Amino acid sequence: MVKKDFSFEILSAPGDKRFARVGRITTPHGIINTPAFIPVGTAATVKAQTVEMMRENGAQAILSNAYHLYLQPGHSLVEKAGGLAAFMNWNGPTFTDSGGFQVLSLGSGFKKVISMQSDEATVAVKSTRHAFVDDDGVNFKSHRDGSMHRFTPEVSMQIQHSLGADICFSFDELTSLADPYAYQVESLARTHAWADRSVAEFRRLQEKDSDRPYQALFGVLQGAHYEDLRRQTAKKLGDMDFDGFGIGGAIEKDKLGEIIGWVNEELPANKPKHLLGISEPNDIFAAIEMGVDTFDCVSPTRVGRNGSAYTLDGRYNIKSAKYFEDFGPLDPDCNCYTCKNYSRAYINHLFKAKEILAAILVSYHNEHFVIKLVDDIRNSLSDNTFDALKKTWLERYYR
RNA sequence: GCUGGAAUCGUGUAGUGGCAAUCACGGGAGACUGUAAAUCUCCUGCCUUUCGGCUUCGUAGGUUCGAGUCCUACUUCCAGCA
Repeated sequence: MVKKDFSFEILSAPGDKRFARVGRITTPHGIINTPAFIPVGTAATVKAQTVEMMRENGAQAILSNAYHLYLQPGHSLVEKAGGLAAFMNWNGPTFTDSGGFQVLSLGSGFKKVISMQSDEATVAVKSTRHAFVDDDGVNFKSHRDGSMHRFTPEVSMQIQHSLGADICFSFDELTSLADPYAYQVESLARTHAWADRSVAEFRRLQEKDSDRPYQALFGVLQGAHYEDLRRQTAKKLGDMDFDGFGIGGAIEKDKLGEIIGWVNEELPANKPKHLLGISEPNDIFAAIEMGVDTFDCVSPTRVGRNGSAYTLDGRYNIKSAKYFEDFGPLDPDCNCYTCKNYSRAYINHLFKAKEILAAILVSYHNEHFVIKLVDDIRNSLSDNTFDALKKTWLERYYR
């Protein structure tokens, strides 16, 4: 008998919002107070950060990727080490992504900008794709060594089962905004079939290893920006044996809230909703308002590593020459470790000198910034000041 | 002092008689949303919003229809020998 030590409670919901709520996800490795930002640690590490830094930052969980871990020789060690959380010395709640995103990023989207504006989504770049989809699964050419691998829903579930994260995702096919409606329909049917197979294989493995900590399985919703497809997939997956849901797909920025609204009208309210790969502040506000409980995104570390820092007045490039002699902190309104201890001039120097500490310090600040933003929004939902926070915050940030 | 070599963009270089300015670095600006990302894109002699125009291969001469390239002298630097 599988012991289900996983739960989601809705603690409060402001009366004037249809879907927004404050909640608590309880996993075998700890609690996640929602809404929450979940930093991404693709290869069992948040790039340029230690787990101790992440804990100090306020991170409640970390999301890794089945595809990347599977390609590493160290993959087989994760299970021996006692699971992902123990292996990376995080010991808190973890998520693993299914590898579904790589169907796009290494497939038709290979070396292309995966734009969130439909009119830019057709940007074509000469490339050789590394992922090939068929109805049964996907053939991947490893980005590490070029060797061929095959992912099916069963393979993804087996990997995620062995990694032992608290929350796993069904194997899906992410489409791009450039794909025509007919392809979206075809692809969605495939994602549905894969969802069925993901549940069957995941629950089978769970029964087999019933002494292990419970792993929740979230079903991933596709359907691009089409209301009929989004509602269809929400109804279909909403009736299945999922512990929560991941809202995925290339999503047109302007339609983000609307799309989340459609699926939330169809999905069971008492299960957690995760929005995959989103962390721009306006998207976060829009998504939480429409009932999203958790987010993950690479943006804080990626842009941080590349010299871009979040502040309440917007994002800026610390590598710019105008910060050469600026001894103020990265973000004057921030109390994080980086901002308390290091100057813009120093960080500018570190980037110029190609020193790795630059990436470490800015990644730390950016993770802190986004985690704190979502924490602040959570608090604003509790004391019914969400609308005021949203207005003043976004006005200042995008001014 | 002698012998040999070298001098091209901020730096190092490519260019061996036919529209000078290749590549790298450095410099500037920007991008990044389930991470092929400590990555990528654009600019980097001058003038011009653009179209385009102009200037430049150490210096001064020479040969040639034509010279960064060949010749002479000079300057500076490098190496070897004294």
